[in-house]
Amino acid sequence: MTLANPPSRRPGLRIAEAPPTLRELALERLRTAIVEHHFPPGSRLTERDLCGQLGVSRSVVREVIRHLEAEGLVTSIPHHGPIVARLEPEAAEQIYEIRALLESTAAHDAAQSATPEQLAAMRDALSAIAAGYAAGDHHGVILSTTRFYEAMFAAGGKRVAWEVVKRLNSRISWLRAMTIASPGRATTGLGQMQKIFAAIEQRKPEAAAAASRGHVTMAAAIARALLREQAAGPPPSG
Amino acid sequence: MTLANPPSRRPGLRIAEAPPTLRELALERLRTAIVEHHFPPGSRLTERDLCGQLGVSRSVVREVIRHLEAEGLVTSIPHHGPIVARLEPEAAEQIYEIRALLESTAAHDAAQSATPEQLAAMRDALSAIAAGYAAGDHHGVILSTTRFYEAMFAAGGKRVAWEVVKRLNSRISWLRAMTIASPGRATTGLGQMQKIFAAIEQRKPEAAAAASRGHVTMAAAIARALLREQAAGPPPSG
DNA sequence: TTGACCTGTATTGTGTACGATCTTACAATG
DNA sequence: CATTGTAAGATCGTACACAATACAGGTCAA
Repeated sequence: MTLANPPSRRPGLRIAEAPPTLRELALERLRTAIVEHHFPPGSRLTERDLCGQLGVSRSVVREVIRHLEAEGLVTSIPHHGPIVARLEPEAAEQIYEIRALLESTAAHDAAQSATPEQLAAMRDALSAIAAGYAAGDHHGVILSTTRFYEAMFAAGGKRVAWEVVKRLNSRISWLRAMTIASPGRATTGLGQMQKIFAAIEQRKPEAAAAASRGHVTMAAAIARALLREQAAGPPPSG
Repeated sequence: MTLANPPSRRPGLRIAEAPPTLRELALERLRTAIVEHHFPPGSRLTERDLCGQLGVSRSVVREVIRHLEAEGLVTSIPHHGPIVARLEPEAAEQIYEIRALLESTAAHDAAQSATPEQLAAMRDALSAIAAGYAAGDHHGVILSTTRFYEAMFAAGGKRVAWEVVKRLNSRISWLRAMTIASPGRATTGLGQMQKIFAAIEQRKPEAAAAASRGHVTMAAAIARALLREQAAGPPPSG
């Protein structure tokens, strides 16, 4: 049995599933703001400023900060306050390595147990990625890519691993955005993902795992190059 | 270059490293309380009660709860408050699988690049484990086991992976405790870890990875049996 | 000019009180 | 016995107050 359908949930009966509290809204808002690089790494997150920008009180802001701190997106310096976490190249390298392990395992198992619905979800995501590249909509490409992997992990029954990968990805969101937008990525990257999907669809676990490893390895190489050139000369005008 | 020594941190230079705030103390206290099963899974964590038990105000308690929530140790139900997270057998299964992947990779790389100091640290931890088993000090065994793995991940240069494993382990802390205390574990478990260490010391990456996989696989099997028997008849008296 | 010292301001760390809203339990009613 | 209404208790969110610390800037002496 796969983990795709949550247990005992009759749709359309419950009022709202979860009346989102103010805090959850604020958390999501601030997290996407950080992930989408509205706050550059190292920038300070002054509590009172955030109160104003989010429209909530200090308590809520502080609890949200604690949550993001535990997620690794924010670092708190005592008596100085929270700042957006910086990403060390070394950490990025390791994150890609872990992703390669987890994603290839997920691809392997997805090839063994994907349902037709899950395959359809992956196919949809792939075409959305292609459309996003065609339209130059990089943000859409990122979202669809996430959807593809979410479907793949679900197909492989890897709920926990997906949580881990999601969290790790949020820490390299900026690299992912740059990688996706790098020249030639529209053809090679998409091609690799189609290769993963084809292997899963044809029930070839080993091939799926290998293709997945290849994809992450390539992304890591691009990211490495980006980090190197950033370290070499970050301010081209200054 | 390994990742063992943190970048640009000359020891003994910084004034005080970090004056621990009340919040950090409370966080650590509550986390260990949960991990050591003083609060059973599903039990409610009423804010005001915790205020009394921890000796801090509600603000601190709430922020600590948010942190633990992000760590996955606590689940918050809106308007009902936080409860200690329950561990689903399925999640436990996946956690052991991820551990097998990450630990075997760490063992592999540790065999390639461990320094004499790191080997010594692992050897120390091993003898501490043996001593703990001999003295029937299960808690000590757990701590020393953690130390062994910490040294192994450091030797393999896997800082991020270690963070991931630490966090996953905290969610199965109860299972780990039961596994370590299970009959015969003193000989088989310790023997497997010595096998891992021997392979690392002899610079045999593949053997180290295989031994590591074997160790986790066996632990997972014991945990599975524990969970099954717990699901079958948890209250033998009542 | 350099360095030490002092001071004021900004920000965080922590505690406390209050109203609103939701959940739950219990009592009243048919 | 089932249903409804009410009340207690908890959380959610806000506002305010005060202490502790960090940082910037100025003053003053060597």
